[in-house]
Amino acid sequence: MDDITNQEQAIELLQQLGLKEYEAKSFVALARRQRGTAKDISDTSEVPRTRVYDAIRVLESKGLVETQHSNPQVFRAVSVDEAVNTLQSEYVERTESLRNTLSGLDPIDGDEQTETTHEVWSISGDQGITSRTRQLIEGATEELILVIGHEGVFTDQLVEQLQLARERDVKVIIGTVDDELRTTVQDALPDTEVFVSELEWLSRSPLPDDDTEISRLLLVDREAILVSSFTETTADGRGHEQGVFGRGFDNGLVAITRRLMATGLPSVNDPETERA
Amino acid sequence: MDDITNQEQAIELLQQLGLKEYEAKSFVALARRQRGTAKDISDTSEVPRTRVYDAIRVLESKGLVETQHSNPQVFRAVSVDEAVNTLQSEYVERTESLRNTLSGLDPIDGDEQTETTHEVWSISGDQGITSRTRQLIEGATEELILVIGHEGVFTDQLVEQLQLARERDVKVIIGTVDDELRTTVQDALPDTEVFVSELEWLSRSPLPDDDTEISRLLLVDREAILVSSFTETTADGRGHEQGVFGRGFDNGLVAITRRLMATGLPSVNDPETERA
DNA sequence: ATGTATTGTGATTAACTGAGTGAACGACTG
DNA sequence: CAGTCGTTCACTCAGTTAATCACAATACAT
Repeated sequence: MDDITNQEQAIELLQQLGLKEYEAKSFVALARRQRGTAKDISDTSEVPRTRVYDAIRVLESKGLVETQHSNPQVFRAVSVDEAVNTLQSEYVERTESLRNTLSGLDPIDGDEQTETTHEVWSISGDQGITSRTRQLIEGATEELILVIGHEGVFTDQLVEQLQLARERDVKVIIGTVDDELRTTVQDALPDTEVFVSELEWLSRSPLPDDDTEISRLLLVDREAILVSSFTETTADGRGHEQGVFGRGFDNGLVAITRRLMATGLPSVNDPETERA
Repeated sequence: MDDITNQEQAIELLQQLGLKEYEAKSFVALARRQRGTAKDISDTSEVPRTRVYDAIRVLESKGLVETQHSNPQVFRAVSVDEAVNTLQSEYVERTESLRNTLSGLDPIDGDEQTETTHEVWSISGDQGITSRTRQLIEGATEELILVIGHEGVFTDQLVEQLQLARERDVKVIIGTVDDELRTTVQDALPDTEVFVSELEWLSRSPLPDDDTEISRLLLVDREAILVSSFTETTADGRGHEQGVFGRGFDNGLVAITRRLMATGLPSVNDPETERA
């Protein structure tokens, strides 16, 4: 019974969703016993009895708890589904109204120098990088070279996006760093060319004491590039992903990567390519 | 151009979604001008220039902003749709994983006194009351008496739920406090009996200086009741709704309400009713 | 080359929020 | 009537965030 972990996770999630520590703990305690008094809740959570009341009041106003005004008061948690739906709809509501207000902002136009070339943008966090990756894949029209250096990035969603690209007649080439991952990818995308890169530096850093590994490397139509690396942050459990992304055939980063890919990947080498 | 309000609303929403004040302000400023330096952002928001950098870093890790590491650094906001989708999927993810962890909690069983009678639960907040209302309507099998005392509660969703109840052969009776509202309701639900209550206390409080009005009054199968009231909180813009809800034919609250309804509503008076 | 304005980082302080604790008061029990 | 329990309220302490300043690094103009 690893329910200790489970419970802590629920508390953590509730806090991420905007509840205070006491509120989250009280709710979880109450959800486990369906109904209970302030004392009951205080016993099964680590919330001081005197503060349970405040916490419950907040939970009640959010529609997660109901109160029986007897003496002693008895509290009751709504069903899990009801609670989750309530929270979820609250957030969907907020994001939708955010969408409206944001698109309703009137723009301030500064100097309109649309100097897209030579730009290199940096992004960080799995969220943003995944999003940018998707966008690039969706925008591909001819060729798509993707090197996966970290199994974590090979998600179902990614597979789906790649398949859509293939259906748009985009040539999809996928590289991996080891044979195990290659097999996984090949299984998921049978019709796609998948290989293990010969490039040493992709899988192993030439520097000692470097716990950063290449995570993704994406070249779209030979004119847009995204590279990301993954660092195991020793302290907390999960690491941090950061990357750069550039666009434009003349872009320095794009040019370099194009060359690197050409040397390391088998089928990228067709003569027509090297028009630089 | 009431964009001042619009902008403030966007900032407010972003903060509710977990961003800090500086982060929200920076993002909105950046979203308005598509790209800009720290100075630009500081000028169009009220964020001290020296703090823009921290804010942007956080935004970047959330996938809302990209950075060009030139000198001076240039920041760029992702598109509105992309930003909103990122935020939304983040929360949907969290709620779904919350659903799992919550339903995976092992219950603690206390004293199993399922003494449902005589219980009166109190709930507060539009969220919870609406949810409980829906649940009660869905559970109705024979009769459903609903008095609407505040136009705000008469939503499209409510109409839908009531129609579903009708299709289950539940007798639906709806009361209102004024004739204007009656017409609105009757239009939305043509096949349903809608009337204006004769009960004076429903629409006007007998006490002076009482800015609380009845909001909803729901009697389900004559054995479950929900009453809610609405108070204009003078300070902030919107008011607060609070209510009580009870179940069981013997329940005091239910019994009283049953009597009250019988005296105030025309068609609730069939002899078979008064079996108490 | 030199002075000046601008950019980015870090340190510091003030204001605020939330966690944690205890006093006080009323309700109920024996 | 005393003692226990339930509830609210007021308060302290710690951590976080907002806000300002000082300083180093860089670009820019003369």
